[in-house]
Amino acid sequence: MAQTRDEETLPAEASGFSDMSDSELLEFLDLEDAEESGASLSKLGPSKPSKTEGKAVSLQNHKRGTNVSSPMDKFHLKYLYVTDLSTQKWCELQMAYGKELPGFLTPEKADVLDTGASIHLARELELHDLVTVPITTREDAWAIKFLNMLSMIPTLQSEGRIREFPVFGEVEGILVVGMIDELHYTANGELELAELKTRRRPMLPRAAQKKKDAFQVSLYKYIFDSMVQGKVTPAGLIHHIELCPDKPLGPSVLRHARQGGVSVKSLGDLMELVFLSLTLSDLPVIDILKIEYIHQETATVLGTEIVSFEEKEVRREAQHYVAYWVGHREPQGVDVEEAWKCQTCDYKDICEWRKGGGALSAVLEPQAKKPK
DNA sequence: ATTGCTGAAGGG
Repeated sequence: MAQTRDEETLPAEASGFSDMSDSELLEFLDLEDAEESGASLSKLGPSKPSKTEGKAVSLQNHKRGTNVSSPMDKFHLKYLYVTDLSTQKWCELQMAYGKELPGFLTPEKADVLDTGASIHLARELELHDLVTVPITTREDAWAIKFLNMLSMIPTLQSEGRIREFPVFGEVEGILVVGMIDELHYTANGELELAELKTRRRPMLPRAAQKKKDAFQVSLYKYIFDSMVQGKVTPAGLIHHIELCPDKPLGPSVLRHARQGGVSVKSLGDLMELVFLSLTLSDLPVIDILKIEYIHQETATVLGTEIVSFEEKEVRREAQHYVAYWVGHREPQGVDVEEAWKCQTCDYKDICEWRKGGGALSAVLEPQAKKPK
């Protein structure tokens, strides 16, 4: 509805997300120690509105119909979500169908997802309130993200725990954007990422699910670490997202910045502040990756996984997945031994992988049976 | 599940 109030705390139901088409959530933390940051605004981001767009299409149209453009182009994507890559690990084709035909989920699945989302929201609200800020531009949306980060970083350092921390950075040449469930310091002073996974049934996930989840949190660490190490620069971001750093921010965004003790006039200012905050706040890289599986209905802890971060392996995998996105290879379905995933897949009836041989044909020829 | 030329994640 028309929200002319300065702040509006959302109700705790997940349905509060329903009318957010032109608004953005601001995580509203205590604002005590945010004053110091308004000092050094001298260096602005490079004001180069890059004019390089859409010219990869004309290259190979006569080839063979396929590969006219990469999936990045085809879906008009400037960046990927972390969960795009992790669901791609579950099944690349299913993920691709999901992009192409959104809203294919069965009501049962939707209900499970919805329940999970509600549980996550409830936990988020334990740590901070939500504030609705009306926005009109993509620049505004990113500004809210940055303002959230500016308030969360000091909170992590002083109180030791934050939830829903935004991350973004380059992964194998593509910008990848995500949201870390929770970051906190342990009793030993280590920075731990805690990812919560809720489950419909009170059972531990199978190995395939664990691997997908481990990849997800590994990507978070990879990106977060690169942020605190200064590898994610304002100029680089602007290049990827094609934002205008000098375009004036919306009045409601500016008002909230001021209320948070942040004095900026443009997105470029804000990005510089975030960059400084990330690199000069003594944030460590993430020491521990933890995944906790709980039962939706009873909140019983089903299991806890500690993921060991293998950078080489993560990058190798990411490279493989990105190769699909940039059009270097066709999408693949699951391997034969994982064809069980197809049983619950919303796209099993239209899946070309199954029709054309992929896993199915292999499953249907049980000839190499070993009688031992 | 919906919204979107992009809240990202939600679970199997």
